[in-house]
Amino acid sequence: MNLKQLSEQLGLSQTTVSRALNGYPEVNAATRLRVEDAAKAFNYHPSTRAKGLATGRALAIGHVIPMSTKHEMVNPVFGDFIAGAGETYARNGYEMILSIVDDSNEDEIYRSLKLRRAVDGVIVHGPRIDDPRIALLSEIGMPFAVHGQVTHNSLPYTFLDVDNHDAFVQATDYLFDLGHQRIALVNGLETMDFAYRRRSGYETSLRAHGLAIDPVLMRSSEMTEVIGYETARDLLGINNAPTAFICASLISALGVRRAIEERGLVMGNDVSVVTHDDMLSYLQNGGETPIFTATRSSVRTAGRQLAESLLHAIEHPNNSPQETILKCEFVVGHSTGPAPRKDEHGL
Amino acid sequence: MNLKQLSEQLGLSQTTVSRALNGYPEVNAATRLRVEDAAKAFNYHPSTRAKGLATGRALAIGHVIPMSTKHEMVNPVFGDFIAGAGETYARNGYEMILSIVDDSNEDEIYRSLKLRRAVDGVIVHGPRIDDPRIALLSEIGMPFAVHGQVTHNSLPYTFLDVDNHDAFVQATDYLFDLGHQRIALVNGLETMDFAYRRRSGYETSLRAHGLAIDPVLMRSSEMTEVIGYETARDLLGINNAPTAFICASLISALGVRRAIEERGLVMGNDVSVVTHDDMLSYLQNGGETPIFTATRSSVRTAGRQLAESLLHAIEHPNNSPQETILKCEFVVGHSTGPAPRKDEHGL
DNA sequence: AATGGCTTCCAAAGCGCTTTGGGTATGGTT
DNA sequence: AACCATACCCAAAGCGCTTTGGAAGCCATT
Repeated sequence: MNLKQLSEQLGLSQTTVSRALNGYPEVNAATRLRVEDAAKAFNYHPSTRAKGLATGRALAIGHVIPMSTKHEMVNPVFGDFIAGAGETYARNGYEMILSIVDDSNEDEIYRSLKLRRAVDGVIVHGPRIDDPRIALLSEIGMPFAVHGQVTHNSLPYTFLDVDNHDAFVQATDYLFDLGHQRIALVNGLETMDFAYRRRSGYETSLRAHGLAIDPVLMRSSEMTEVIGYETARDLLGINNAPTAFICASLISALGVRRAIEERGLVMGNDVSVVTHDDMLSYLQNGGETPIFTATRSSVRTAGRQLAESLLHAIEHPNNSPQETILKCEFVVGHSTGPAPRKDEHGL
Repeated sequence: MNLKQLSEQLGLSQTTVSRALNGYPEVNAATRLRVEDAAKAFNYHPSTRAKGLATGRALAIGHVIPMSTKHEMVNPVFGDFIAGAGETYARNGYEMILSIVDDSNEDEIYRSLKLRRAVDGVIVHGPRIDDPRIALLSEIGMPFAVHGQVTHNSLPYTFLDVDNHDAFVQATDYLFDLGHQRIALVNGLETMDFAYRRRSGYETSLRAHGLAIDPVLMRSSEMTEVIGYETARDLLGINNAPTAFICASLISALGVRRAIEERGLVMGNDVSVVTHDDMLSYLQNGGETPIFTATRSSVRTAGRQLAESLLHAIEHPNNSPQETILKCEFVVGHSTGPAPRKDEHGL
């Protein structure tokens, strides 16, 4: 059933039916009702494509997922983020279109999305330091919103980020207050903006407390269980080993825990661990009482909100960009405790 | 730049340009080359919407992700599957559109996708036993492909599944051969088809070896770390506790390991664990040598292949459905060993 | 009775593409 | 010289919708 058929059924013009269905004022209330009923009865759904062609709007948002062929890593955060964003789109009649793209020709994808008029805007995932995408998108005039921020960038843009710096200051402070002096950082790849900010928070705290910034204790890599394990295993083996770890992800933290236990140590007792927790639905940080002491922020909520910001930006192109920064919640679990006293013996 | 402008630039008709670009034979080789060069030079990208309108094909595949509002769980497997499917779509000029949908009105979404002509076909995720979706999709004439299978279903359909039954027979056999007699099953929700099949494999093996099927040892729930932990913790506390666990997911297995270690036991020694491993990119089963003994099959590859089957089905609507069953690889890791001898003492 | 302003509706153009149904050279046959 | 394929190209219709620019009817004012 298309518009023409529906309007013939009703004995009205396509114009009137279209207007009735889209809430335009120049149609009698009674007529509108009649049209709406008929649309429902005949199960009429307008063709998105035709609508898009006619209006010039795609009613779709693009999510471009960069995936280096080197790492072949899908960000585990991605599923939950998408779920959140999807809720917003569903509520607003938008579609979500996904492009998995080799990060070598990301440019091409954005340009193509623009030129084919396939989407009304895009969400930028996984921003890196000095990310060229924001300049690109500004230049080609594609509305966008960034999940995260971009350090070294002067252009204004819409984004939503968690306060990574603050979260890691807090995490480090907390460990310091427990007496830890050797605190390791198991960070994500520091080409990623979020990881950069987290390290900066970590360093800020160390400096504020007069602790040395020891490059040996700072690791930056993919956030996988295995790498978390290997890093912790190595670090626990060195002289003057750390008594505490700060992890960028719950997944890394699981690996760190494995290394701790493998060594016969007790987490929260011999070695403390704080992690960031994205509150992924399939990887919760324990039940009522958390396992890991953590800085946490729901990535799902982030998806929902950032999608809203983007839709807003599309509707009101002249407004200045929305910038949202979410504070993390700090929760105390079983993974942290006072620094062991062996340091005192060492004196 | 649109077709009209491009054709004016070239001094050709839209027809010829369109044909040249789409590989129709009735255009001179030299002309075609000229057109292709110009298209590149002017960065011409045809509008997907217009193309879709004109051809009646959407050049898009829908993925509808059911998400019960109860569980609010995003299947962790999803990201990698999508990544695989995305590669196929990119290669074939298709777009992927995602709908996150409350599973209460899934019907509506499929119908709507069909009526709005938004997609050429859909991938069905997370099939349940006796899943009504395959009847629905057959009825409304929407091409589809299922990631998994549907028990209790007589209609033919295209699918790709791992051989879940066989994998769990093999896992159980392996443990039996190591001398384990009390083998627990930490399964996914058994409303899901894959979980149902896995249990059936597990039971088949037990029966074949004359072991009792003890409902106490069979648990079915969400596949999260926490639930894995809780289940194992409980089971290790009972009389005549299991000496081995079979897990439906690496994530559950991580929880099981935590429970084992918390009890001061050693995995692979006191208690054995076999798990299914979807080979998720961010959750690898160890490095070169696996941590867990596992039945494994890449969900990413599954995504790539199933997408191909679907595209094939769309191109050749009259062919009979493709049915693909992938055998799992069985890898031996550190998590399994001979059953402890305390049972002998018990005699 | 003529005018003007509302309200309610419509015909037709247009969005950017594909495709049908020819048309015009060109060259080879009778 | 007339004819016919063949190769190459084109004008225009159509996909299903929105939207422009009226038109018709009705009432209240002059």
